Amino acid sequence: MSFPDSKNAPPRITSTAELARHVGLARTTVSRVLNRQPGLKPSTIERVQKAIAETGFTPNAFATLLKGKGTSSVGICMENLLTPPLLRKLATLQRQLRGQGYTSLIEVYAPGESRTILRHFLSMRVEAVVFIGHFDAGELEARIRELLRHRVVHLVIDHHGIPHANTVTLDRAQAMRKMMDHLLALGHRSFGLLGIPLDHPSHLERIHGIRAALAAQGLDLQASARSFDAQCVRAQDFEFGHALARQFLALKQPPTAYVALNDEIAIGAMRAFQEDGLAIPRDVSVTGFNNQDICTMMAPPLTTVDQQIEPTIKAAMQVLMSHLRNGLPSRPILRTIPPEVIIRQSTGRAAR
Amino acid sequence: MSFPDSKNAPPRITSTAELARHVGLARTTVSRVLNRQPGLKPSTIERVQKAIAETGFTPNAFATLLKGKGTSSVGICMENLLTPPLLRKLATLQRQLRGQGYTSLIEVYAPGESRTILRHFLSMRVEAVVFIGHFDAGELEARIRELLRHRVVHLVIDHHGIPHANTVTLDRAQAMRKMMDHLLALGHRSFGLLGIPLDHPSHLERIHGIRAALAAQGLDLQASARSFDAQCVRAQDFEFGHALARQFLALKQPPTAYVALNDEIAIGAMRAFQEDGLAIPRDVSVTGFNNQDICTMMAPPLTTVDQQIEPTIKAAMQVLMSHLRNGLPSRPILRTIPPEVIIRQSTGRAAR
DNA sequence: ACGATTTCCGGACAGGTGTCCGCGTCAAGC
DNA sequence: GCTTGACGCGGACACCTGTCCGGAAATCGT
Repeated sequence: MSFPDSKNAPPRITSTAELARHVGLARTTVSRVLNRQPGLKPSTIERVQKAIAETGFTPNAFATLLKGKGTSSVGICMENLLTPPLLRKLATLQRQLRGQGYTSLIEVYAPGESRTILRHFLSMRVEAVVFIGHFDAGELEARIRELLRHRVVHLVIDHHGIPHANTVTLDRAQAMRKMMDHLLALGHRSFGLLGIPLDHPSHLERIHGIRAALAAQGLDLQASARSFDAQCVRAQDFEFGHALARQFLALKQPPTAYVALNDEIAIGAMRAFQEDGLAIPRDVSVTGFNNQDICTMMAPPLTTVDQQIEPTIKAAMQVLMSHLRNGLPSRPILRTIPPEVIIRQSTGRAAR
Repeated sequence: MSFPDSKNAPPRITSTAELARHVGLARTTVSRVLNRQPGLKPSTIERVQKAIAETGFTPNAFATLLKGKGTSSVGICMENLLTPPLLRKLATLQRQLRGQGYTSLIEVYAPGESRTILRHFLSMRVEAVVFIGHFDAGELEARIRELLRHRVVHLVIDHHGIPHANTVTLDRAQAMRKMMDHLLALGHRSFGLLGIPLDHPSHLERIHGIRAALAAQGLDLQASARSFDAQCVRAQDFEFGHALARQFLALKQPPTAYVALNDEIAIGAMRAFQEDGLAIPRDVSVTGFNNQDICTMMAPPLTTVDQQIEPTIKAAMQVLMSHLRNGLPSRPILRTIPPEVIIRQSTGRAAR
């Protein structure tokens, strides 16, 4: 009763054969008990189950899964395990997959190692592979081709624009469009972009949205929006935003509204403005992206874009389950999730 | 060359037998190539490897692991996937395990499901199980007993006080002791505890540290420290800290220094004090716990306790590797990690 | 006590891989 | 042309489980 010290601890049993020997039954009989097959005397069922409870026997999953066709597992490849929105997606996806009877294999991406990770997933015979986050485009495309060749269901969450890839992603153009509409309605006409370069391909979508909103008001992107990204190295986002804001403050006529790549950068900029004696939102407006918990913890609370994680994962599950049940689609699926602008107190009417 | 549309795509191959048929060799020969056995002509080796590259064949891990004794995998049971410090531990542990050739199986704890999770780990024949975070003590103890019985290496990170469990944990008593020494040296003599009840068993260790620091100055815990935990429900930590601080502000003589359970609560309290017109650290001092990124993003930056995650995981890996190589220890291992107080600008000399 | 029925045994196979071993084959050396 | 290697073939076994099936044994009813 009291291990681990006691000498008469129950024996370690690692196979149904050993368990059968232990209870004095045939291996097949034990197997029948484990799989709830009919035609067994209640007394023997109970005898086996008691032995299982005592010894804590667990059937070898490898032998079971070797035989059965479906492993009921999906591989999840994460960009990293530190960015809050990525983790919220992982957490809810993992929970929902479990609810559908699927086990998750989680691996973390490292540059150049995506092939190793995918081979691991394939050798574990996962039924689907999900990528969450942003990756090297060439690498990711190569992995998708591999998955297509192996007829394994796949899905990319967030990273947008991979050919042949089934994708669920936030509509970042629409997000920027809505945010800019909000700022334009408040009277702002000159904008500072924080961490969003005007020409970099990875942020093209956001720029499109910004340009569209400006164009609707007869404004030109180059004339009314400015970006200082080349000047500052991006290490810690908070310091990055802080440094970017100081660049803008050195201008003769700084913009009145600032749109940041993410919440941390926005908060770093807010700090820089406040240190300079400016009041938010009286003198300048600042917006973030992601709607992390810190947004409400700021003074003033940060206006930002919500990623709509629940709908995103819901759509992801729909795509996954549909493909797992009905087979691969003939053409790649693209589902864009409409974002939502969360207006708080960091944005207000333009000063002049 | 251009699938998935092309008709002459390479065939799907799922076993060495099929691969052998495909290249016109014997299955055993293919197997020998895969396992780098000697005595093969270089030309045939290359022929097989070319076929593997073309078809993307991956040997079935279940069959391999069914035969081989060691699975080189460890199960990691997480309290949740949302708390930043837990995730930093997971991320670094996972990276280091991979560096040692181990695969991680990650599962998320849910009350009452720990048994299911452990059975999954055991059926996957993991070589070790790691728990990260705080769990139901009774449940965790039962799981540890199960692991001991199965002679599976285990380790508990954070949760302290489980009998027979190998544990690596931050010395929370010492953390509170150091923090209180810092505040006492600044002249503070009356303290508010935020989220740390005076009598709750789960926070006993911290209270010990606080009491020890007070006793060294001839002060009594009950007389000089106060906690309002029962009055407020704890949902979001930030709002919780905010509400707790308001309780203290309603007192005739509020404390001058506040020690919070974690950073979020501390920040909520800071906000409440600042809204009330108090300056930090001129009028009140506030301290947090965890040293999350947000600490440096506050105005003023938050004095807090650093969890020393790198040393923690380093110690964890030492324990794990030692037990994996040399077998289980006769007595449970307990390694406590000395914390470090990070002094920033949210603490200063007592006003009166 | 006998037949009918329930219950269990034990052999067999499949699933994919790693490994061992005897044997056939082919080419090179003499 | 013969011997000697080098090399590949293919059968066999082990790992563990799930399942089928014929036969043996125990149990039950009468």
